[in-house]
Amino acid sequence: TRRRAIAACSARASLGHAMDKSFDAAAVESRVAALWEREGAFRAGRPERAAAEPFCVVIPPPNVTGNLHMGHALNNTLQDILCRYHRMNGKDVLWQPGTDHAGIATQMVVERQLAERQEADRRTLGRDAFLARVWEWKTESGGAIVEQLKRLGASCDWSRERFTLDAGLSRAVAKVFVQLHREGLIYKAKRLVNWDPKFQTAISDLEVVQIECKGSFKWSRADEAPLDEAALAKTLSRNPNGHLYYFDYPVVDAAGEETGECVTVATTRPETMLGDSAVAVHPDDPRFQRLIGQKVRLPLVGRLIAIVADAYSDPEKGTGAVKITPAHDFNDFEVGRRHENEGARQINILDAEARVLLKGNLAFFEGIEASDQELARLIAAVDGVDRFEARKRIVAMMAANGLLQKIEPHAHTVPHGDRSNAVIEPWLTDQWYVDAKTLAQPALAVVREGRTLFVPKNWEKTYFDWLENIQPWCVSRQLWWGHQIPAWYAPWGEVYVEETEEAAFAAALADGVERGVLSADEAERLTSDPERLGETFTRDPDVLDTWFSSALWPFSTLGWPDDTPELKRFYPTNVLVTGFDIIFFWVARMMMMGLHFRDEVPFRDVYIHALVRDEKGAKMSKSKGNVIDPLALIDRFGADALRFTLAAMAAQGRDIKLSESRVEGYRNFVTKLWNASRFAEMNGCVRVVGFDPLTVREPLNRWILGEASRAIAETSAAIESYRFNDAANAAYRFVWNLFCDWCLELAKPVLQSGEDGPSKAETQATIAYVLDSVYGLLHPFMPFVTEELWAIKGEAGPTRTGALALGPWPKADFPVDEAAEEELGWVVELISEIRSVRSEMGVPPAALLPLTLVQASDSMMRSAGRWAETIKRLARIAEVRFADSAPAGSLQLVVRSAVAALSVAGVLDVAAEQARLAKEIAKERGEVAKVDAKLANADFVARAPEEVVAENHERREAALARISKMESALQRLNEI
RNA sequence: GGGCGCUUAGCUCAGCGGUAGAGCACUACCUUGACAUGGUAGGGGUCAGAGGUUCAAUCCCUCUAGCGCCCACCA
Repeated sequence: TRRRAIAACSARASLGHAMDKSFDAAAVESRVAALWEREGAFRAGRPERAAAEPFCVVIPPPNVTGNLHMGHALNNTLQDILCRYHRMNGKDVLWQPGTDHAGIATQMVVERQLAERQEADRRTLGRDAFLARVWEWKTESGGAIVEQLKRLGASCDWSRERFTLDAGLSRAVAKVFVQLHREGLIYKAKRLVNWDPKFQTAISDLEVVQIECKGSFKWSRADEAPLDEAALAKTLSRNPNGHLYYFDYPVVDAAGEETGECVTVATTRPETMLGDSAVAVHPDDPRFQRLIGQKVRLPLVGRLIAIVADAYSDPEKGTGAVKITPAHDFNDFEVGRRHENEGARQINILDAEARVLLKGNLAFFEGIEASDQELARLIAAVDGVDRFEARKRIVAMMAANGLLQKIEPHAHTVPHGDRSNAVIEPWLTDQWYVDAKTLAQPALAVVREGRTLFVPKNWEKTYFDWLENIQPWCVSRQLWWGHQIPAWYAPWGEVYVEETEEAAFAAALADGVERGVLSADEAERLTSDPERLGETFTRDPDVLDTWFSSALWPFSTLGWPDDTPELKRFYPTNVLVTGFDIIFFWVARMMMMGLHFRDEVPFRDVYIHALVRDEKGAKMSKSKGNVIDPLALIDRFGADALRFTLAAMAAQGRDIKLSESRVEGYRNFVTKLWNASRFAEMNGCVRVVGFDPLTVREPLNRWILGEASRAIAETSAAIESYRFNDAANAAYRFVWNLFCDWCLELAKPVLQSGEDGPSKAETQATIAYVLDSVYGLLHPFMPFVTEELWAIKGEAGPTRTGALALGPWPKADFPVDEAAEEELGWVVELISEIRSVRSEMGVPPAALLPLTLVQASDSMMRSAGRWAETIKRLARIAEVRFADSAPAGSLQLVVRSAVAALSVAGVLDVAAEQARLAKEIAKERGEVAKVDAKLANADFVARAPEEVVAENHERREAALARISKMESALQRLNEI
């Protein structure tokens, strides 16, 4: 297609019109993408860059089955700007792409699919069949996100794409797990975990979100009105959380007889009372001093439990006496441990599906003194029922026994699974943990030492706070989609953690023989019988937290554990670009793993960008329905426009509230660039072999080359310090407000009506040269349109090889020419002033007025001579004259302390002109007064820097000069 | 409860010690040979409020008010 396009272009070129009249983003995007692919432009390790400095970024891997959302668009645009910039600067760039298997998220999608299609669920299917289905789904939808990233223009080395469940990465995961286990940094333990009853898996602290709950039901025994169970049930079914229930626990004496006194406890989770094994009061709380050491009878269950003294109990909260349920509450777990010998045991009341379990759990009934009848009622009410249903029934039974004191609405936060949105149950289980505290120490140190820098810096604090208080990381998940934990259990209770099954079996057999639980013969027989081996030693069914493999990403994608050339060349990577929401999930863990396994930071810089929010500032999410689809914006405005918008809005430290009008505005910028290029083409601005900007003579050309250099330097500096918005704006301002608005306009007389000759040729060559610089300058932000223009312009003039994506980055080496700046500054100001006053005085655009420069200096006369044509055209002037005084009845302007008089055809509106001058004079006087006030201040003159004082003097003089010129103009006006 | 951040033009946002800026929107004019997805000119801000530091504060400090986010918290 491109060859055809070129052929078409060439054909049109001979007619004088190579470029299409308008820019067709969709067509250009696919054409340019194909060009990059054909050239292998993004491949790392191109032979000609073998000696070049490496530059590496690893992509935050999107979910393999995901779709591009605005966060991805921002994240990858910023990475791409960095990669393209460095690639254009000649570096050997590796932007390492890949995708994440996203354990819970992906498994959830497939399970939901099965349910929607009314197919057998995962348990019915079985592990292998289910996993086959997930892989099927991965194959089906897995390419989408990559294609979407390509549409955005992401210049990843796609030939090196990785997936977290690839063989190579899986090998890395296994090796890391085994090594950490050998080092004692991974271990298995039975403790409370956050259990997600919906997905029926443990999750880590980070995957728990706190959600505010507040109920509305209110009842008190003191009111003497019976509890309205129907109303309670109705409230609870709508919002099961958000109430505080006050229960009376009867105190018993040493003989087990009720004393008639009660201890009242308050709880938000009544059903957990079945597992209570103590009541705690504060050791210093005078209200409960005499009760410490005594016992209460746990209602309904009948068990006697101790009143213990523990500082955990807060006299301010609830009743000051708190029920202790060690198996179902993180705080109670600790209290229970401290009072184990007082009977505060862990009594599990829930099964994995969060149903209350009674039968078979004898712990409930130890020391029972309740009547059989009462027990039977309890069992009938709550045995095997859902926790929230059990809650209602227990409350009802307590009320029936007269032990419910009151129910109050109570606002509090309740932990929910971030994916499932189910209320989390703390549950006592065996899980695998990473000793994060140990791994965190080097990760803290390197940031403190500045070996890795956060940008903006304030995120360091967040990072430090979390790592300093880090808890063991629960890495096992009761899921199937993921890296299965490389641990095998032997019948004799030992666990063997090895990288492969073969190694595990060998280790187990050898150990079994050594332990004497296996005879050498038996071991021999097992070795030769794979089937029996597999039955003898069973593998841990759990998989690892998705973030476990993500933590290895910066080195696993480079080939680790093999010692590959890429690993040597590109690790540590230069910069990680990511959102603050995954500093804990990902950044911190990559630091821990990178340092532990490579003994070097995974990245030098961490650039933390904002979140893209909707117009109200809310996080975009599918459930809220407030997502803006980046692909839809690309379809409407083009990828370049979207990218430029995101870059221009990516100021550090603030979230982006994306507005569509902004994208539209930058789409217009793309159009502007396109049309400027067409203008150049129509006016013979063709690249010239061996053009050397340093030899240019024309002031206009010297001026624009100087401005271009300035803009390039500014943009480069901004990109290198991650100020993407400054970079985008500097480029934007130069291209539109200087190059298009002034340079091209000022060049028109020369190009369109000027005689052929060296000065016209120089201007044409300069414009072509500056345009090439502009394409380069904008390329990191707008790669498609610039690559296309680069190619089109390459068709004319000397042959140019290679894609713009490979450089060069434009040079910023043209020295600023002050004389040229002065001259052009005067021209621009003169034209602007004339336009302004014409508009203000209502002079019709069609009227061409004579302009008189009053008492012009020699240099001004020379400038005016050079620019007469331009001034006539742009300021609608009939003729430029020189005189010693302003003609009668003219509008007088003060431009750079010289008077320019505009002879108004017909009658000058004297009153309007008087008013205008008076207003200008007043404005200048205000300025003078302000400056005078400053200069009159001795402290200011004494303490302000010299240049500031001097500047104020200059400002004062200039204003006074303008005032005197305008006053004499006013004077003349009055004489008419 | 601990922490971070925000409050600047009608809207969305830059700026952050020394004459207030952009995009969009708005007003008037311009179908001029690159571009109406455009051009020219213009209106619109006591930079949340109150103190303080400074020769000088939108910018630094303190407090107040409002908004947002993160972490902790199931009596």
